[in-house]
Amino acid sequence: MATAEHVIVAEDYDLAATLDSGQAFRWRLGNGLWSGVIGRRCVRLRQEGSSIFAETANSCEDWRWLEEYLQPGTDLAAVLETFPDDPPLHEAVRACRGLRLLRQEPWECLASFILSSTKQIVQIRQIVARLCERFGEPIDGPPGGTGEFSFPTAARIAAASEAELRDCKMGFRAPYLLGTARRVAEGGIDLAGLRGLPLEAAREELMRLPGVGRKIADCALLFGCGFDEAFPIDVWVLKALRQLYFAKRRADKKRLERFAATHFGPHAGYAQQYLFHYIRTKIR
DNA sequence: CTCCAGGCGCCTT
DNA sequence: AAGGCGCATGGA
Repeated sequence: MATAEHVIVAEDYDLAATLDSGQAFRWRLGNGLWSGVIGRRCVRLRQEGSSIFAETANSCEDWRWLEEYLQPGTDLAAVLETFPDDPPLHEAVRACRGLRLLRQEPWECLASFILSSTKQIVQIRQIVARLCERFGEPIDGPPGGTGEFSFPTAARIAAASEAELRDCKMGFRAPYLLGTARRVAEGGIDLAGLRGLPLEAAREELMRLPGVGRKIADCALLFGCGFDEAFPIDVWVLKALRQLYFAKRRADKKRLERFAATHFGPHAGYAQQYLFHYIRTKIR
């Protein structure tokens, strides 16, 4: 089988933290290598200092797809420079310098986060894996592997039954995923076109889809559509904001949404990811 | 066993 | 507008 290797220069980049930070759900660590699927390619990644070594099962000459996904060219120092100068954020960044945002494919990102509600990250990974095995297409994997699959298209999921989706253990999320897949497949929403809209308009579009509320819309916008200012507030970020910024005040979710929209600046999504990682790993 | 997990939609106040 | 609750499933 024709394989291909490539090296990406990535300064100030923590690959492990980035792939394991709950923004993408198809990465596994084994023998020191991160294995995952991007589009129709099976990839293995390993970091040494400021180099990321990549290997695919297919032959490959043009690696722009991987650079697009990993975004190694983002100047992290310049992003952090835009953060507000407050103690909680300094501490969160200090705890995990090099954590990055990925740029994922919008449909896969949206569908994955529809499956994420009230699920732990390990379970989301399991559901996504089952969904890919059952509805994705086989792709070339490493020799001796157990079989790799692409993430299923909206059209393929739209053609499935709710019962078939429930067999992937997604429970009450099945009708949401099915309904949204149908809307996407029939052209009821242009996911790629969202990037050209203002944040609020793009969010409103997404929130018309079944199973997509404010939080999941913001995740799709941040992780899949390149809206750096999107700031998803889940139970963990809610906890971080209350604990670190509103310790002596009571603050409901609406209040915190308004606070986040103005406090964290043009790259608020990065701040959100640092706070998410910090509250999950450091405090418990 | 109970509690809770990167929520949403619907039904009450 | 704001708050409560059910929804499937499985870790902890």
